[in-house]
Amino acid sequence: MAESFGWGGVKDGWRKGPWTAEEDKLLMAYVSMHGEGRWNSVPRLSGLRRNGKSCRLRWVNYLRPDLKRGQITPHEESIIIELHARWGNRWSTIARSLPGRTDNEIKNYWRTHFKKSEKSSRRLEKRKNYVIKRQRQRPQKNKREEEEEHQEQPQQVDMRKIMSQFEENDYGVSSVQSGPEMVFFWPQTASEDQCLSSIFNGEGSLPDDGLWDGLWNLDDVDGVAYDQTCVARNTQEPNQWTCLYPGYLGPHIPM
DNA sequence: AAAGAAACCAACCGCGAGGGT
DNA sequence: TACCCTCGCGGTTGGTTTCTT
Repeated sequence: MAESFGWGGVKDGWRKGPWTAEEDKLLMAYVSMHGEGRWNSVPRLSGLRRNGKSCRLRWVNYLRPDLKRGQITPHEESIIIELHARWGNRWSTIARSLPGRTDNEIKNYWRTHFKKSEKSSRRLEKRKNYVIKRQRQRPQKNKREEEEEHQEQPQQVDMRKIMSQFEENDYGVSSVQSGPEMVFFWPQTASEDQCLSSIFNGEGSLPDDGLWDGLWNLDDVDGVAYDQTCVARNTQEPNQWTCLYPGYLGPHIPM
């Protein structure tokens, strides 16, 4: 039965399902003789009853000698999260930044740990906040310190609360975009220093000056710590500034 | 100890891009 | 230009293992 169709059987003359040790040996022998590529020649030249596609997949995901075995490390996890935020589900692109890991492995890891449940989503948000925070505040860290930090559980912050502060003060915040991001609009004539000063300290000659105390003082409300690396002027739209929310910075402020 | 649920992972499928003819 | 072939990518499936009740 299993040999006639379906998983582990034969379809259209090709074997399917789990690979045997013997098949792996044949495929490795083929690659060592002919190199990678020309996958559709593999069955003819190696004697395998697998189609080229299946052979390529087996080699790329399992047999390649440079593959790293074992669990994804916290450091790798951080990279995955960061790159996923940037690239989305472009698994092969992400995999290029993780030597020894395959796109399939990363995809499976993501789906298992971050995709399936609400619980996972919350975990992801926390991890994202944490990674962003670490990047912005302490870019140079040794590995041990990083791993210790991964034990921390950064807390969620109510973004709406912060946004409402801006909106109440009519600061021209246009939207909260995907991810921990908000956007300000200032007059195009304002200098960079003026904008930064106003955003962080509520100082200067910008509109609504004096109505608020700047981002630094949101600390008092939500335990948010900003620095100037959190804010960037949009090169295409000079009156537009994007502030990346750096996350919650510690347990000392009650939530 | 057993059964069901959840997690994990290998492999398949369909599609699109790119190169050759 | 159109067609074909090969390859790579992302989504999905299904078997196995581990955990929970």
